[in-house]
Amino acid sequence: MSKLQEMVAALPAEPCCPALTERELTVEEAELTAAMFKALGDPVRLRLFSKVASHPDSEACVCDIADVGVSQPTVSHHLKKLKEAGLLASERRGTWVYYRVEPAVLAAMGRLLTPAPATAA
Amino acid sequence: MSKLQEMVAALPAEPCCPALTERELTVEEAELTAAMFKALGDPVRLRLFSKVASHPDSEACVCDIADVGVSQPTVSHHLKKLKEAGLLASERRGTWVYYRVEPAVLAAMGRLLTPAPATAA
DNA sequence: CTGAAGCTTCGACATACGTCTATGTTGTCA
DNA sequence: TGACAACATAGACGTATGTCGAAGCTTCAG
Repeated sequence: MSKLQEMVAALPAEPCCPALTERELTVEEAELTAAMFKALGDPVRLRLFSKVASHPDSEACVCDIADVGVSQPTVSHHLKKLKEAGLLASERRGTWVYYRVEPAVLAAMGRLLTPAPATAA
Repeated sequence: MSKLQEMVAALPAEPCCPALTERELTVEEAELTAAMFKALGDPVRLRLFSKVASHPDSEACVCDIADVGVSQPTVSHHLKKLKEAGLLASERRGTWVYYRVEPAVLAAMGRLLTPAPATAA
């Protein structure tokens, strides 16, 4: 189990962090959250994630998404990173391995990016 | 002007990309968007961004946010990265330099992370 | 049991990244 | 003008990252 996965496991069930605009993140919050953003911070990984996320039921076989211009081992490497960041989960079904997005994590990240409320005049 | 800034400038005024769950990103969209996520993918940068974003008017002097445990040049380096990614803008006012978050960009990133609608039963 | 398909792991390599110290630049104030 | 404060840039250095080819593991068809 990765260090990040341990951190994720140690979190309360509720979403990690306040909106970035609400208050400054603690060191620990920043560490955890940055790891998630980092996982989406590579073009190939982002495309893989988008391919999974936009599939029916937000789930796809590796064979369905592997066409992103890099070798198959590289695809596998990137999917592993996304999984370690808590963004994807995987499950083997017979010959194929399916990856699925974690909707709660996606929502939590979205919440982080909530813009600040307009300042009173 | 950085390559990324050129890409940002070349975009339509409207937010860049569809939700990651809506359809798979094109290569160009992924390139641009990944650069933004990447900018937030470092703990120190994320804390700096959060410090600016949570300040009144989403704006702060470097001197207000520089205490993140790294040297002053490193802070400057990270702020530059955030600026190149289009997440922050800067302005000199006398002795001090103020950084401010771009609310539209923040909102666009948040929209990217919109969870998929529930599948019909 | 054997072979093949689907995916992961391993080891190597070039490049990118985060950090530092030293030095520049810009603005303020006496 | 000179000294100082606030930031930025330059250069160096160790580590992390993205990529590949080769080899390993699982599962299924025959």
